[in-house]
Amino acid sequence: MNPRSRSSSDHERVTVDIVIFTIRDTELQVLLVRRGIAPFEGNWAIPGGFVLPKESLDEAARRELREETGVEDVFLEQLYTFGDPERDPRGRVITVAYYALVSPDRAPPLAGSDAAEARWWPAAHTPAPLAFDHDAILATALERLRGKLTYTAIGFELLPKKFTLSQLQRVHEAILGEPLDKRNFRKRVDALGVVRPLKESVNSGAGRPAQLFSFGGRKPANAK
Amino acid sequence: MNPRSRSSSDHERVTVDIVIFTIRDTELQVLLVRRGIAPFEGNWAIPGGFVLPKESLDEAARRELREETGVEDVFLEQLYTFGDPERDPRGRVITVAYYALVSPDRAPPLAGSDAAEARWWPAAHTPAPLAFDHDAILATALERLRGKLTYTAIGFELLPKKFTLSQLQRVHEAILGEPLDKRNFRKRVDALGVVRPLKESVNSGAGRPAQLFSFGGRKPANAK
DNA sequence: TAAATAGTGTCTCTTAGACAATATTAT
DNA sequence: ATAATATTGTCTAAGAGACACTATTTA
Repeated sequence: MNPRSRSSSDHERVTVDIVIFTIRDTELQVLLVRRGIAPFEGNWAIPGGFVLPKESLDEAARRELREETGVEDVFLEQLYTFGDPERDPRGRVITVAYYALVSPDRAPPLAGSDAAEARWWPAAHTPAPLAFDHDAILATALERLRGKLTYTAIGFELLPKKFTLSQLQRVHEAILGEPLDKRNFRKRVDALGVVRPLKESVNSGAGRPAQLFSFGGRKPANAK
Repeated sequence: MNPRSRSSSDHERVTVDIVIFTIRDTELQVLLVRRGIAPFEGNWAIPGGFVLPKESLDEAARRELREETGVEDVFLEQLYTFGDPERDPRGRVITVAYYALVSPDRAPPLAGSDAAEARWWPAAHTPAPLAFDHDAILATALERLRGKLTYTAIGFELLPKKFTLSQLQRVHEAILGEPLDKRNFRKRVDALGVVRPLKESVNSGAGRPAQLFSFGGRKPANAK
């Protein structure tokens, strides 16, 4: 018997769930929506929805992201697929989880095109328990994001196009949850060669004005 | 409208596909099955099958692995989920890809409990093109496996319980496709602290007998 | 004793981390 | 002047990589 010809029940559903991160108040936050209906009525959940028949998983994730926040063209990456048969009490629902990074100047203060209540929560202090297995999904997303920080400078995905190195450092500190040494941080960012100094600077209140940078490396990162 | 209540068509199917690696003839090989029916009749494919209603994705992957090779309790990890709507001409099939590492003493020489023809192929030289998007899945698996080698010593998952450091090095060389320095390799494996010397040694033909090792670190790897 | 395989140490260069003083602005 | 923020370099320790000889066995 060919493995592809084995049959299965017809009751699977596939969703995408998007862990949408932003930085607000120098803190890493996630967008959650409050469920208005059972199961888990009243609990907060990671936004998501069903994959439509003619769209790829990436397209479904981008569509959901747009519907929830209105943003496009942001960092979005597949995370992991969760398929425990008990994860949704209504039936078999397999969800492909994604995570997205949205800069605060593009993230709506209170998001959600759906009528459902939606708001940003500190990623480290979400209203427990979240619906379904969403606590596990969030934990996985945080782990991945922190992992990426150690060998990339992905933080600028959470900043406006022009940013200062102090802002970038604050983003990294917010995600890692620990202070970083300023000189070492700048050395590392410089070594990665992924940000480019602009000919502008800004001063925000008191203090010496800061050099502005933008994404875009000097050299093709690690070209051999 | 609550995101979870959005509806979708009923024609999704979810499969798991398992990229099963082994080492044969000091070469990294993958198990492929030849398709006996359309689509892609005659092409080789990564083994897989539908997820059953009451099993988790991991369980489905373990079951498929057992059915194809008879082995249990081997390294198995979720890889990525592929869901392009055109990937299967028969309809919407979303596949959660896994990869497994099977030691050659446990891997059947010619595997496949299904009647389908099955055999091992050199991972670097599979009969192109594979069915569906399986070339992309295999490429993703290879990338992940190589990535892991640079910061773990996962190679022993591809060896019998007792092995020599030379064997382990040959495994790493087979996966990376390049020779490694013997002294540096042993230094690194030692530093990882994940293998333990046994009180036995073996001699294989001519040459000095080799110390046997087994998996199991001296110290809890990187305990803080 | 020749051929085959196993085992071992040093030096260098790069990278990561600890660490403090000066520069520029607003008030 | 003081407060606030930005910017910059050195030293040390650890890790990565280049590199060659000795040890033990079989035939």
